[in-house]
Amino acid sequence: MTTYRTHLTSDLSLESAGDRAKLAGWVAKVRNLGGVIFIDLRDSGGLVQVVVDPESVPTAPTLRMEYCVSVEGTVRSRPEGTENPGMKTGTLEVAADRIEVLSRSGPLPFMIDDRIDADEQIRLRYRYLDLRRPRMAANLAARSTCIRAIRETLDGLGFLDVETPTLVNSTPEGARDFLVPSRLRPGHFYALPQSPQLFKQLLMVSGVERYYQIARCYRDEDTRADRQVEFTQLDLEGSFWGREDVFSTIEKVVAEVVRRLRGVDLPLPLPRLTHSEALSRYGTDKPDLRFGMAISELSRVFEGTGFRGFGNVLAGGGVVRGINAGPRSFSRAELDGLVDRAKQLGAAGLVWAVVKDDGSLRSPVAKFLALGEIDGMIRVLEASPGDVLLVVADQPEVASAVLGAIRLDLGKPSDHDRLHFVWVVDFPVFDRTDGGGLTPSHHPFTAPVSVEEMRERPAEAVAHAYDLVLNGSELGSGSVRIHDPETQREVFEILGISAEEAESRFGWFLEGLRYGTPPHAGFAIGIDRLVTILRDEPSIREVIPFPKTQSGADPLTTSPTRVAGSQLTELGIDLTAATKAALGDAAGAS
RNA sequence: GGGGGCGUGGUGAAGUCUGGAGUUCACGCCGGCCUGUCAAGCCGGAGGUCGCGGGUUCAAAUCCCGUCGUCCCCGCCA
Repeated sequence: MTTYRTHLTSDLSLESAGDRAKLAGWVAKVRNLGGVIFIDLRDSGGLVQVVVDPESVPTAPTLRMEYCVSVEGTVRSRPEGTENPGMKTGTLEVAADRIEVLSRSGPLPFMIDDRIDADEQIRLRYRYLDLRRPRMAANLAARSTCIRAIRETLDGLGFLDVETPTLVNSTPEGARDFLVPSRLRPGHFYALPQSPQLFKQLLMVSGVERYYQIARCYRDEDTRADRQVEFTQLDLEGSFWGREDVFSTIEKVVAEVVRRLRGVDLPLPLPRLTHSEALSRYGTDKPDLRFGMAISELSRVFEGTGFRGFGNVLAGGGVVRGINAGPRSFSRAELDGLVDRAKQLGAAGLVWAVVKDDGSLRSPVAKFLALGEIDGMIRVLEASPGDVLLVVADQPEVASAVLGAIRLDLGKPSDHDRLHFVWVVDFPVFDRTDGGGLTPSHHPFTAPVSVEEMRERPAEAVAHAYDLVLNGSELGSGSVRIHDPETQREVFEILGISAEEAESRFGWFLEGLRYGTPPHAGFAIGIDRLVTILRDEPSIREVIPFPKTQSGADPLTTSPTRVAGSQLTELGIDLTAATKAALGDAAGAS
C-alpha cells in the first residue's frame, strides 16, 4: 500500500488470517512477559495486537511507548480464550517475524490515552501528541467528514466554491478586527475578515448565483468554550432566492452531515419558531428544545390580585410568568438559592411554590394568593402534586430572560446524544442599544420584511433574518439581503450612518448594487460548533487542531510573539511608551 | 473591564478549611524477574524551589497581599 506497509490495522480481519502483513505505526503499549512480548500497534486505522515470540524474533529491539515502528508478520486468529472483546481487532493478532524501530520517542509529557485528560495547556503545548489520542484523531476525522459532506452536497446542487480575500477592509461596527499593517502604504491597514459577507453579495452581482466557501473568519473578541478568535464557517449565498431556498439548502447540508457523523436521518423540514416566541417561551433567541419547561404567561391569572408583589408589577406594565420545573425535592436552601440566582440575573425576586397533594401550595406567598389564582397557576402550568413552580413578575424581557436562564440551570442535558434543531425566524431588523439608538440585529445588509414597516416603526420591524439553533447553541445565521440600493440607503439612514459616511466606507459595495443586483439570500454555519456538538465535546477547542487559549495564545508556538524593531520600522509602526514600559523595554528601544 | 474555579515529582489526584519534617495514592520513567498478556503482574529505584514575588509566624503547600498562567461565566461576540 505504501513503501512502509501493506495493510492498515483497520484492513485486517479474520478473513485475512494466514496473510502476510507489513504494518507501520506507533507503539501504544508494550506488555513484555519476559519471553513473549505483546505490542498494541496504533496507526490511523486503529489498534492491533502484535505478538513478538522469541523463537520468531530472537533479537527484538527495545520497544517503548510511542516508538514509531515497522512490523512484518502473519495475521492469525488469537488462541481460544485470549480474544479481547473490548478491541475492534480483538479476535486476531499479528505474529511478528521482523520488527524495526523507525524512530524512537523520548519519555512522554503525558499519556496518549483517552481515559486520562492532562491539563489542557500541556495538551496544547504538545498538541501533536494530543492529536494521537483516538478521541482527538476521531475529532479530526469528523471535521474532515463534515466538510466533505458539505462539499459533496453543495457540488451536487450546482454550487460554485469561490474564495474571497482574507486581507480586507476594517469596519468599525461589529466585533473587533484583527489588523494587518500595510508595508507598501504605511499607516494603512488591512483587516482579517469577520465573514465574507460583502464579497459574496458581490458574487451575486457577478452572476455566480450559487456560491459557497469553507471560510476562515476572525474576530478579536474574548473566547469562550464555544468561541475562538479564528474559526471556520460554511458560507453560502444564492441568487433569486428567498428564505425557503436557504432553509431547504441548509437542511440538505445539515442532514447529510448528521447522517455521516451520527448515522441518523434528520426528519425534515426542521421545526421553526419565531424570534418573539423563542424569547417569550424560552427567554432566549437560541432555545434548547431537548426539554420542555417552557415559560408560561400568568399575567391574566393574577389580574386584580391582592398579592402586591405581583399586583404592583402588573400595574406598572410588567408581566407575571412562570415555569413548571416538574417534580423535584428541593430543600429550602436550594429553593432560596434559586431566588438568589434570579436576583443575580436581574429580577426583583422569584416566587417558588410546591404543589401539595390536596392541590394547595407550599410557598412563602401562599397566604397572599386567592384560591382562583392558585388554581389558575396550576392549570396554566399543567402542574401536578409534587411539582415545583417558579414565578417571576417583572418587565417582559426580564421575566423571560431570568426564567430562561433558570430553565437551563435546571433542565439542560449535559450530553448531546439527542439532537434538536430549530430555525428561529423573524428576527427584528434592529435592536436597541443601551443609549436608545438602533443597531442591526443581524447586519445592516439584511432585508426588512416590509420597507414601509421599517420606515414607520423601525424598532419593531421584522427582518428576513433567521438563525439555526442546535441544542441551545447558535449554529449559524442568515438572511435575505437588501438588493436595492435605495433600501440599503434607508437602512443606513435609520442606523444614523450618513450618505457620505456610507459612501466612504461601503461605496465600493453600494456601487456594485447599482448594476442589476439579483434578489439574493444566504447563510453561514459555524463548522467548529456543529462538529463540537455532533461529537458531544465540551469545548470547541477539542475539534480545532491547533486552538488558542483564552488569552489568545498558542502554547505550542508561543504566538503571539514580539517582532524585530526593524519590522515595525518598515511598517511605520512605533509602540507606545506605555507598551514599551509594560514590555520592560528601555525608552526608545524596541 | 468584571465574577468565580484551578496551579503540589513527567502526568492525574489527595493534602490547604483547622500552619508543625516534601507526606500519600495511581500512571509514567529507570533497573531486575516473569512465555498468552491486553490499563499485564511481582520486586527495587530515581524524580518535586508545592506557579512566581512579598508579608504574618518560632514554623507556610496550608493564612494574608500582589502577580502570572489556565479554565468557566458576565460584559463583548454587526
